[in-house]
Amino acid sequence: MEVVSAEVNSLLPEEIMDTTLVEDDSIEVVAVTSQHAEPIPMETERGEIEDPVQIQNSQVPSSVTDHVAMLTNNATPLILSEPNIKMEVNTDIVSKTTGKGSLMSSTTAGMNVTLAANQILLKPITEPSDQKFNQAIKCEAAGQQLVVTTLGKSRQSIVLSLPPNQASHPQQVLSQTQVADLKQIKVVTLGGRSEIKSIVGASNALGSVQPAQSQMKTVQIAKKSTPTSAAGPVITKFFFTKPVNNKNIIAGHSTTAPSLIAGSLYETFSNCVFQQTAKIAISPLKSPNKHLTLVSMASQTPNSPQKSLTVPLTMALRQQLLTVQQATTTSPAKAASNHATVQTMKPAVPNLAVGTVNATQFKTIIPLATSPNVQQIQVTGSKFHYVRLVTATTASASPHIASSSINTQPISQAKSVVLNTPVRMSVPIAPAQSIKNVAPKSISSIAQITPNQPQQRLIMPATALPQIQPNLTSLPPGTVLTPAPGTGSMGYAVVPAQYVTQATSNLSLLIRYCDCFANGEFCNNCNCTNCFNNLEHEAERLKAIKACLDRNPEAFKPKIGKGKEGESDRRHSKGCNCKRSGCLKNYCECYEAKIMCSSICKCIGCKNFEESPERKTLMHLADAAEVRVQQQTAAKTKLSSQISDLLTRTMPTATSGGGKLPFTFVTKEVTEATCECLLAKAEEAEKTNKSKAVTERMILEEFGRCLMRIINSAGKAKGDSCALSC
DNA sequence: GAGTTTGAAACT
DNA sequence: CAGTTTCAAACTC
Repeated sequence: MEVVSAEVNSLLPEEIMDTTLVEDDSIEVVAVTSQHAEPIPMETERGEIEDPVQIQNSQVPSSVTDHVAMLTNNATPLILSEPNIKMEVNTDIVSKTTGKGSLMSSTTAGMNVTLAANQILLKPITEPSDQKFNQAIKCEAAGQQLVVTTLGKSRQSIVLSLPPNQASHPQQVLSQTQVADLKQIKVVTLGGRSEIKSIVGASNALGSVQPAQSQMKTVQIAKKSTPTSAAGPVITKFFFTKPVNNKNIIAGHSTTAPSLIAGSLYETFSNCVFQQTAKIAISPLKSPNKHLTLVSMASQTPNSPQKSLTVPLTMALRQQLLTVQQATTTSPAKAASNHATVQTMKPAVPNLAVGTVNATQFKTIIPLATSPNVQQIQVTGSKFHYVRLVTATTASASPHIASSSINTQPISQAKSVVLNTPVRMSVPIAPAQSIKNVAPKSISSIAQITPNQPQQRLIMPATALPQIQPNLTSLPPGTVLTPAPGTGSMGYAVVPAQYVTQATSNLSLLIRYCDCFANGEFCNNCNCTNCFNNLEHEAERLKAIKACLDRNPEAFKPKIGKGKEGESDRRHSKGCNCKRSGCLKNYCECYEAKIMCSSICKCIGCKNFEESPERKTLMHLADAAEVRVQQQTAAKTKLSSQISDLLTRTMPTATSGGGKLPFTFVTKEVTEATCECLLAKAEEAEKTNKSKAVTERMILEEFGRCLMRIINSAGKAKGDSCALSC
């Protein structure tokens, strides 16, 4: 399987990536049995296993209240209370078992929760397990563990739901999951938000979930096609990445564990699914009509009977499930955005033309191995290969699925990356059959197939990423790390939900207030610190742009656009929200743009309207000021021109004279004229028979007068020059 | 130029 | 949708 980077994920087609996710705050109670002797209930057995009464009649340890989720490892299944009852979440509770007991037994006793028969409540611990995992839930039973960890600040519980049919028949689960190489399950949330509230596995959900109006961001279900061996302990982790928009979470898990898993928790979770390495992505939804559909896609392998496959985690769909609705009820263009597809890499598979899918994006569908529920889609111009997963129910109703052929060719494996630690990277694919038609009736109230509903599809990048780092925070989404056989090391699975996600979010935080970025420009000579808005960080920049557009499709459009009919030609696209400035200061974007506030503005005390006297006064003042500025500018320009002209004409040597300006007037002509004056005065003295002393005095007095005239002329010229220059 | 005010955007 | 936080620009002194 090809490795795909988070950056590449961000480039997924808009029709795929642009999803509307809704979050559901309701957290339901969970209860899970750990040991089951009966095989996994299959669709054909539904009638036998769907008996909520059995759940209610399960043995309940006295130490556990009715509101405690249990996961036991003994023959007694769990205990649960009335299903579908909300619980109060105590996020500080550490849910940790102390041995072979229940997954969440005594530690959950203090919780004021009511448990459903098919759910597991995952509570974050108070203390971070390490710096990377701020929250963690550890549940150990019979040498197996379930660890739920969040990397962010989320401290809310996660609910894993088991299909009631399975919860009610733990025995069946047990018998089918007898090989217990898998020792640990970890759920790690990478997102930093607290919206991660529940995780719902939906093994049967597919066939029973109501198609939703929204899409699922990512759903990744992978299966290791090769049979598991008697390797050492295997740890599986779930990684939940939180999207920027807080609207969904994505969960995934993978494991190299053997097909069969013995034990309590794991069995309960994955009675079928964990036989295959799988990844899932789950998103909570708020809207009741939006559901999550979990789909598994897989290639059948000799040692992985299809019947063992239910949806990943066989966790029942207890909360609203996110589904992808086909475009039958929407326009084709819009329908494309509603598609959720499982992404895999299987280029060699023949292609099928896609009918109703947006032709500009989804060009072909490639039937995937072993299951008609899985189709691979090639998107023109996209680096990705997408796999559309559909339930058998919906698939049969869809011309897309009907056209797909059953191909037993296994899906190509993800690249394996061997780390320093004996952890490998893989993205196995689980058989698609595991997900079909297993929905228990008990969850039908939440997830019911609605006739005539569009086909549900899921889109997910199922590829791993190239860089695998021990630091989980730096693990790129999509990475699946599985421990090497016999090593006992933990494996990790990071759901590639990136388009959504935290890295983008962080980047967005860096540049969201940057005007350059807001204008769609690269930063240049601005004062940004740690600037990512440049070519060196183009990938991050694109992700941030994508994230911004996800939040607000109008983010990069001009704020000042054309108004409606009858309104001003220009108006603010969103309207201002001023409260104190009266919209008469540049704080107001409308005023700053020199436009009046419009009906869409939500400003308080607005004075920026046509008849506003304040605005008129301000406009007049502004106009007057502007006129003054213009006049001053014009005057300066004129004076400068005059000075230049004057100096050129009257002071040819001014450039060399500088401060000695008067002396510059002692030109040859002036000197000759002065001498003539002096000679004339001498001749006058001779004619009048003046004495020599008197003659000298008369000549000196004349020279003095000549000098005074020169000085006066020079001083006058200098004064004019200064006046001009100023 | 420092400090304050203001409102957009993001976030909860 | 409302309240809060963060930020940068506008503004004041």
